[in-house]
Amino acid sequence: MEQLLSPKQVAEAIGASESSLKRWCDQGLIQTVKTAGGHRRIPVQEALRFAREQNHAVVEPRILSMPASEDRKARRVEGCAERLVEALLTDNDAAAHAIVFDLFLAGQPVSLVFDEVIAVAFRTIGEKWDSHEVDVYQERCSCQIALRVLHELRSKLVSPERELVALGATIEGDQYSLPITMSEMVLRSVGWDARSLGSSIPFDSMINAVKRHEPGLFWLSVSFIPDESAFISGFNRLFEAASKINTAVVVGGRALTTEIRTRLRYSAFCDTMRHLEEFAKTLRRQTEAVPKKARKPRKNA
Amino acid sequence: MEQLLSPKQVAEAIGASESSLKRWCDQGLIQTVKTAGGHRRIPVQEALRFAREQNHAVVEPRILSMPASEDRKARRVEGCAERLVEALLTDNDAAAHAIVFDLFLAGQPVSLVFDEVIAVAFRTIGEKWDSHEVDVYQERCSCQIALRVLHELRSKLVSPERELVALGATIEGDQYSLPITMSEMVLRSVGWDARSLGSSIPFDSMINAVKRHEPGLFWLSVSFIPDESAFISGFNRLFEAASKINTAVVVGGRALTTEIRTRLRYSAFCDTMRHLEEFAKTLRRQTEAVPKKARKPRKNA
DNA sequence: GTCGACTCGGGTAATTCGGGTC
DNA sequence: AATGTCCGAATTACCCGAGTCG
Repeated sequence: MEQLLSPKQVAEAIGASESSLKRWCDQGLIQTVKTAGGHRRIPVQEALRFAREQNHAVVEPRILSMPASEDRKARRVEGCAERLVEALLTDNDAAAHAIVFDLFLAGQPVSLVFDEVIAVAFRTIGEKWDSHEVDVYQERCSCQIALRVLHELRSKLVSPERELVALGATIEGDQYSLPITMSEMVLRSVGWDARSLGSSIPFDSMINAVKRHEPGLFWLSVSFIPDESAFISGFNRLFEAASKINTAVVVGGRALTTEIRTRLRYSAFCDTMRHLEEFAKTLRRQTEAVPKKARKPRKNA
Repeated sequence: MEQLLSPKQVAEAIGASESSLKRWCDQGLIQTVKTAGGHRRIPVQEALRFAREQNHAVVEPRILSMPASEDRKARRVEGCAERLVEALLTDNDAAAHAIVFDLFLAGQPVSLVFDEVIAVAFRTIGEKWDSHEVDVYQERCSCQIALRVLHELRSKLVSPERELVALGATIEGDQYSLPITMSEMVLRSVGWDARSLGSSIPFDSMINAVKRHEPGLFWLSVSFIPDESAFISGFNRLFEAASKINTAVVVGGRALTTEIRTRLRYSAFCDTMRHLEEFAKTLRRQTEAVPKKARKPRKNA
């Protein structure tokens, strides 16, 4: 099945303006098919030929990695997870970038992209790992690529300048930095000045950070628990300290079973990035409604 | 995402006249692609490379989408480490970016920036950690910021398209991703298509990766050794496997004491990024001089 | 059949080309 | 030898009302 692209798509792909592309089509430099109504349609292969011949650069991998069902409004998340898995496992940096950025530029909320695409992709990779379809290094490598994509995305997001500070971390022994980074960006996308402290942080250090920065929100992403009882006691200590300065504590992560949760005290539990987003939004509204003084009763230094 | 710039934009960016730029392009000093109509287009990364190489005047504007500091006084590495420590510990993302990018734009080799600024900064932070001047979370947070800076920098380097593949990793239990990422970039800066597999990779998985990708170079960054004897035997197995397909194995890292090194077999040991750079350069020259067939005698499926 | 997003065509302003000169 | 400026011709980018797509 021959894949057809609109002039706009091709223009974007090779970094030229739409009118230039139309001109080139009319000049015969690019072969086009026409619709009944006279709109130009360009076969992918033709676009690639032209790009190679003339430009020999640019080609945003969008074209290559954008298979069927590519309508304008089809910048939907459907199918993206599978394509992302493919890109990650073949070490295709550019394609992975393109998939995520297309969704983002199409206006999809980051929480949705994370939940439905990135998380799903890594769940798939995890399964393939379990069944020995992929090697450890492929999983690690995928994480690296994803992290780079996230960082790139982060640099494109406007950094919130407010004083709505949120801090986040991962417990000691938990090295998964992807979830925490995604959380950070979700929070930033809804106006929090979220900064992740990093992974593998001891509870005592988290408590120090909370005391020093007095954030409005502290989130903990728990992908792995080395010692359950130590986790529970440590966490509750953290919650205790946070409560004293009105810091909301949010937890999430696949390691948090219902059983463990019953033994924790927290402000909110988030299964998904969307949950986190919603909670952060409401908390923010609420916080802003309260005058500043009342919010930070224990301001020191 | 390879962005294209017009000669005018580049001229403005590096403070030269438009005609000079065109001449340099025609002279081959700057790689260009051409539009169908014969207009020159310059990839940002190429513009950056040229500006750096020629140390061509002060790169005034941020047309090249570079994070720029207001007063770019820092073109030398002296004193930058201290300023970076300050920026990292105060969670000042922008300042950290600026320090590194100023040096980069001033044409300092990445290996130098890493050795003299980033490595020094983290050594300082490590000392402050030991003496309880800084908390764990501050160290972790600094790592995160630095990693973001490195990723940003990485996206500005021309991506080598050659088939000079290099792979790198960190051993199981070693979570320090900063050194491995710096190594990756040093290698990329001298023309290797270096890809780090990630941190905490078991030796068996590294061996699989080496067999599958048959890189010309494999580097191992060792910041922490959980089990010495396991490390030594694992490493030597890796070296064995790599030798069979003529893959050079390079090691480095602060955990490698002289004592341990005497029990390892490797192609090179690198104390600093500069060492790595030098070795990679010579290996590359040597590799390129040998015809391809002779280089990969055991090519399979 | 409605509707929003996209594309058409064509006109216009802004760049860029190559070359010659200072 | 290298740089910066000027020029007419060509190319590209932006804009807009009407028509098309999905």
